[in-house]
Amino acid sequence: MAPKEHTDDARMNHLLAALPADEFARLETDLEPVSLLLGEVIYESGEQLEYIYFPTTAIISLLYIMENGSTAEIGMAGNDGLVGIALYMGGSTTPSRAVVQSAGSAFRLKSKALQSEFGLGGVFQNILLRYTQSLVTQISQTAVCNRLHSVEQQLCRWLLINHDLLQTNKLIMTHDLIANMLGVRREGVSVAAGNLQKKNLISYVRGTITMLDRPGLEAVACECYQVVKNEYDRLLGKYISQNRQPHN
Amino acid sequence: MAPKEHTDDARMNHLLAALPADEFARLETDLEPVSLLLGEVIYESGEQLEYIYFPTTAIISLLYIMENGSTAEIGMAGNDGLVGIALYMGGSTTPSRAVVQSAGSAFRLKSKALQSEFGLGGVFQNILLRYTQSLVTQISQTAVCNRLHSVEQQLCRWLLINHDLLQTNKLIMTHDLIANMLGVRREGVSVAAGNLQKKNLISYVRGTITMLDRPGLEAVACECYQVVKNEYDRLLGKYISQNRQPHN
DNA sequence: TTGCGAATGTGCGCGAACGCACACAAAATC
DNA sequence: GATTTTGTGTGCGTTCGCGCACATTCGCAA
Repeated sequence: MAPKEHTDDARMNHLLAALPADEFARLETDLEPVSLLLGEVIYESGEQLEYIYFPTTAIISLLYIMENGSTAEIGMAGNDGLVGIALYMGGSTTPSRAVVQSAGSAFRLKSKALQSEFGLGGVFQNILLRYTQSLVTQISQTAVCNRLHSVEQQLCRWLLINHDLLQTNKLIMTHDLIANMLGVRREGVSVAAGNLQKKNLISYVRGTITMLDRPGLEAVACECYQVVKNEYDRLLGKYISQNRQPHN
Repeated sequence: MAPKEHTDDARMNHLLAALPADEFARLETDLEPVSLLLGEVIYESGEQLEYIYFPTTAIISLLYIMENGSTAEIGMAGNDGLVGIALYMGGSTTPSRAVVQSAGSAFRLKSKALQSEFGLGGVFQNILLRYTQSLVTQISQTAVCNRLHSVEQQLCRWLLINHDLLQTNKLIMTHDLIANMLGVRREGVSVAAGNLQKKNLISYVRGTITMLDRPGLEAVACECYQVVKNEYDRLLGKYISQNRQPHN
């Protein structure tokens, strides 16, 4: 097994870090570190899942793809969560696609090992279910946000979520990709991003966005960002001692 | 206890009906029949839940209420589902409000009885988790639909879902209430409904909508309706023998 | 019967986002 | 260094839904 480097520590994932020693020990040998590349498709819509993923430095996006090819993101998971709820919820798959949105590392666990530990009904089960509920909140809020808020507000929210999950404030992402995530036009993102840049909240050049003023972004964003964050903390805060630190 | 009339049969709820005899027997004495009135608030956002609800003839809507008072529905449950996932997912509450959208009956179960049966890890747990996953799909599809589809398409989808859950094709509902559900203007609903009436798909007078042409409605609706229905069937079909019959 | 309120129809003007068509510039490639 | 590709800016006209302001019309209740 690879030496336990910084990026190889499964406990960089908050959910795994929250497990009591005995439960973590049972899983540890089955946790397989993987490197995820930008754009890599982890799960295809409707495809039988084999592994559940616990990201450490990677960010994974949950996308819906419509019949006409348009896409929209329903949720995102980084080291605060996991990808593959269908494996313990019983469905084995979902109608959404999971795509790597920010390259990095994750640990994955075979379906069987997951289900056997889940079936024990310990802290692991509890955490997975609580995380699932927080994901429900995230998706719900996305639904409401899609209905009621402007592209600029949603872009802010999306940047803030990324900022929480990233180890840096530099985001490798083109306007076009963001547009696919938000389910809007590329031009719409360019205009919204331009506005944010004029306000000195972000700066960007050809595929790299730098977040400059977090409080400023929060002020422009809609309430949706905070609701989801608060609900995550309410549901999982008691397990997760290490507060998510802002970074510059 | 009240005599076991037609409307008093807990097994009119598909999830309860799917339980094996022994599991149902354990729950039966704790299942309390309740009558739900139109507009009644079952759960308030953030409020500690006491009961989980299994509707039989009632329909319950899950609503988000924004700071500025605007509302949007994220999901709906009738005799195909339940309301109160937070009770077994671990959160005890959710940021959404649950409102009775169509008056009728339901059975409710105390939090404790629910959790103790859920903890046994039998079919009950399996069904509840599978239903939760189908709800995730419903909410996800709502998110995407809000982003990408027209009010008229969404109205069709909403009417179809109601038609599936209702015992009749008459829907007691004003345009204004539907607007609150869809998160759009009342006038927008009036115009969309007017179009559907012109096409002889529905007819309506002051608070009552009659669905006339189901295939016609399905043709106007977006793909979202079918995706959710198919996913529900995939997740729970093997438990639910009694196919949901269309009615006239 | 006669109100009166609730439900619906209709018609503005407005703004946001769309689809399309480019211009331009900065990388990447040869 | 020249060419191509990729990312971003910008300017149309169009559509959709919003917010507002009414005009109706239906049904209930005084």
